[in-house]
Amino acid sequence: MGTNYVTTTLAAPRPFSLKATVLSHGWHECSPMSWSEGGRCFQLIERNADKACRVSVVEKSRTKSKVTLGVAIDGPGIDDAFVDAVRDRLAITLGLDRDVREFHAVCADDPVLHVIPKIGAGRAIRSASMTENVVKAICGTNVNWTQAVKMINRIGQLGPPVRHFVSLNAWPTPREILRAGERYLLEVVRVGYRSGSILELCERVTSGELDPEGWDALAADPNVSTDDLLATIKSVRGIGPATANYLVSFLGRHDRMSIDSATVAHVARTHTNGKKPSHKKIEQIYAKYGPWKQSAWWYEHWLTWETGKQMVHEAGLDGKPR
DNA sequence: TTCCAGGGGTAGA
DNA sequence: TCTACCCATGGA
Repeated sequence: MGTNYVTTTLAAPRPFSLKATVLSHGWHECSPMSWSEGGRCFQLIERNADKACRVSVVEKSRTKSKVTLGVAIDGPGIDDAFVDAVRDRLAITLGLDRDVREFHAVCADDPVLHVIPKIGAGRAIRSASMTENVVKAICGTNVNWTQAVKMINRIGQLGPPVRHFVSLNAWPTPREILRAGERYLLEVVRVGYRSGSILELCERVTSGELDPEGWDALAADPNVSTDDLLATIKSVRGIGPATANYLVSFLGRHDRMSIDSATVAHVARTHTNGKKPSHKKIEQIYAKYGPWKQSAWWYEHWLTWETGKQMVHEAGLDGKPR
């Protein structure tokens, strides 16, 4: 049967900041995730069979070695197995399963990035489901980010809703997206030419021909090269080199730069005196970060965002050289 | 109106 | 391998 409300905890190795992790990039603006700045609370909707449950996460306490996260699960039919599944998925979502000590060591010697470990940043938020990440990534190609968020959130409406809430839904399964069909994607979600890519992905996943949920296990195998992972990811129609490099970083491989218009703009602003850099030039600038190139450029960029600046300010690190 | 965004696919060289 | 062109959409 299960109960309707359960609390549990999750340990995050320090340095760790829930806010820096959740706001590490735009995923937190997208269904089924949200961030409440006032409550410093991360919320996401998880699926328990065909029902939706609300999961709320806050920082509960800190010791020298870890941050304890308080997790509240709210919804019908919660049993021990579901609580375990939520905890496992949350660990992936918040990157708690990643060892970022080497990246933090790289940051420590950097004139700009040295603040990253000090404010507990460096872990990127993602969905635990790679299929979900791929659908969102397709929506993010060749549109401005606010438009991508709108598309993603309209797809998010296809999943089962939380009781008593009209707009809180668990992320839909590929089968549910297929059931909604092309007309829905075109006329309601307004994904334009991306509809074919999204439907083809859902069909491949549903038929078992493609298994994005198995990519994490593949990436955990050191014998599987990043090139092999990228070849699999790029077999998805609508995923090209920039997006594939972005997605492979979700799998813990940060040695390939995802170069898009935001990268070019950032590098022009911060490294090349406003002159538009070539991809080759960008690669040269970040080559020194080796296996952490993607993280390095991203967090350099992130520090120019309001969130990054605010967190540096809150930590009292403004303008402080290392 | 025109441009272009957190690009990618395709044809032709 | 490189380049030019096309692709829906909607904010600026």
